[in-house]
Amino acid sequence: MQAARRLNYHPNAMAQGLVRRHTNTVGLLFLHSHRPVHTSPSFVLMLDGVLEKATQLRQDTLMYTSYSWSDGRRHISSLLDRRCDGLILVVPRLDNEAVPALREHGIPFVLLAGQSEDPAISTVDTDNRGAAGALVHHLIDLGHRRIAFLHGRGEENYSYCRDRLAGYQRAHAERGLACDPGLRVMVDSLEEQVASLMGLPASQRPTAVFGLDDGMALRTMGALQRLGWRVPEDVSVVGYDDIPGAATSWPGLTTVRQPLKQIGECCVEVLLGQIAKEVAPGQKIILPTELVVRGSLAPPR
Amino acid sequence: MQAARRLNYHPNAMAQGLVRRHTNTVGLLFLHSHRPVHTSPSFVLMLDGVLEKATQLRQDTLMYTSYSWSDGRRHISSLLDRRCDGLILVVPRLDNEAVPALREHGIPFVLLAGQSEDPAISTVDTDNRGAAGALVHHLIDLGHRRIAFLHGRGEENYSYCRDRLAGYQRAHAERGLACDPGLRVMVDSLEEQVASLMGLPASQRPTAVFGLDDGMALRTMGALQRLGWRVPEDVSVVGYDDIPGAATSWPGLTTVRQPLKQIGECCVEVLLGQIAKEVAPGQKIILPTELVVRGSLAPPR
DNA sequence: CTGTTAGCGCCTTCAT
DNA sequence: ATGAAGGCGCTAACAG
Repeated sequence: MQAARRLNYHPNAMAQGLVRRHTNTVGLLFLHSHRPVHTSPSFVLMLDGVLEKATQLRQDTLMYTSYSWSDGRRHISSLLDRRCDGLILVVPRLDNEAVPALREHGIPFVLLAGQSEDPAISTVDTDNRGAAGALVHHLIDLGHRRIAFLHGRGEENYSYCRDRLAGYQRAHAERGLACDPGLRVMVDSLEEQVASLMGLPASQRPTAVFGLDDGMALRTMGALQRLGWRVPEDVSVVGYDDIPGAATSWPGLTTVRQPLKQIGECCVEVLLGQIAKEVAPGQKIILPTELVVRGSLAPPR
Repeated sequence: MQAARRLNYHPNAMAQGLVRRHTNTVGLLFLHSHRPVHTSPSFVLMLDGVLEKATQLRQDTLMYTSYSWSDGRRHISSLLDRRCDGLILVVPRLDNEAVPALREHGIPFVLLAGQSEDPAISTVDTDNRGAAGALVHHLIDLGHRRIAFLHGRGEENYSYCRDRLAGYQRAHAERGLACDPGLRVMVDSLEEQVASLMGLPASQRPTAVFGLDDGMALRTMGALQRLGWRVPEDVSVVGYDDIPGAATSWPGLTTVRQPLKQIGECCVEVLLGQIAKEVAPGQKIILPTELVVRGSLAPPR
């Protein structure tokens, strides 16, 4: 030991990993199609949870991204090179091709903020459908009848979008309200599309906007204000996530709080449990949400 | 090859790394003391640049964090285990202990948004001092004479804080203005400290606030608005970074745009150059900034 | 308790 | 062209 210190010796992790057959490393996999998921503000909080918990448990974190990887095979292949003991799939697309490959090879993995029908696949998520439904019920209780739903292009390939939209639609159905398809907007150019929504005759114009996530909601609020509409007097705005910017915007954004950091922490715990074979794969963990009411919400005029 | 495909064979990266003596992996090192750097909104954009460029160049990314690692030695040791060919130190503290260790072991590294006196250490950064100085000159030109400077506790250990503060002070000196030390605030409890700043008699009260970064500036703007002050009529607010929230806030935040993504990309390029011994260590790269004027700025009343 | 050795999976060299 | 073998740095099993 003294000699090791004197010679400034540090063991080589490659050689250790080779013989020990595990690496104490957790892989983080981003399967974004168009817009990098890790660019969203909620992502940092989930990452924070992952890193904190991983560090606590003496695990390193290897990041894989599928950025512009035209060759899907090469991409998948690198997941199977045994450099990490297991993988966390961060907000995976519904149609991602990593899941079948990982299953086939028996590599432990967990979906972070993703869903799967397969009972053998572990997921850590919130009840997007239920929480979005409760939020819309709250809007309806306040008197809103025309509620726009805004999401980005491509987001329909993710379970969080599918499920929140389903909750929005179900809430309408449960109250016997029709869901005007003209109020569901896939956003390309926010400024223009907001202008055109608000340019509708008063009888068709939305009195509230539900942004798929807080980023969308905050951008929408900004666009409305630049167009001269007041929030919440003229139109209410709500989102989902409760990112830090939701509390500091003016007015504050009404939203559904997700325990983002805890989602990340929980993923690491579940994954390490699977790696250690302490828990069986197929955990379906649903973390609680909370409605956070702030100034962006008021009854319609 | 056919057999390999048929048997679903994938090479083991550990064994490859062992014999090839390199791993095609770039390490990302977070040396935060108190507040995780990777929790800041500007970080995601730098990370985005790192990941995009790394993926482009067929590199994986390994994240090391120093979260609550009481045992500094173990922490440093894991940097030297040859799992990555080189390291990017993300917004390192001025007094971090990784730099000497890496130097001694001859492991290539680059400081991302950090500075070092040592001519042999590569850095990628903006001219924080110059840009902050130019911003403050602009405020003075508009007529502001009492400009508060707000930063978080602990941030004085980072070069970005030291340099922006130096620019703020130098701009005052260059215009023959005194720099009221009472207007430099280390923020513990923003709401209270903003209230107490604005509670000063009108002759001492700031007419503008410079937040060390956009996060601080936006939070300050929110606090001011909640206290009933109007931005920019009663007080102007400016920041640094130009994170996405700076454009969508109401009013828009005046700020210094940093090419955050490009900083990340550039770091990867410099680091890989050093690893390949194509460029010598000691690159001091300064990327350009740009003053972005938005609604949060007006002449004092 | 200390010392030796086989082999983790792969690549490179050298021999056929 | 194909094949055999040595060794990358380490650990674990076993021998002394």
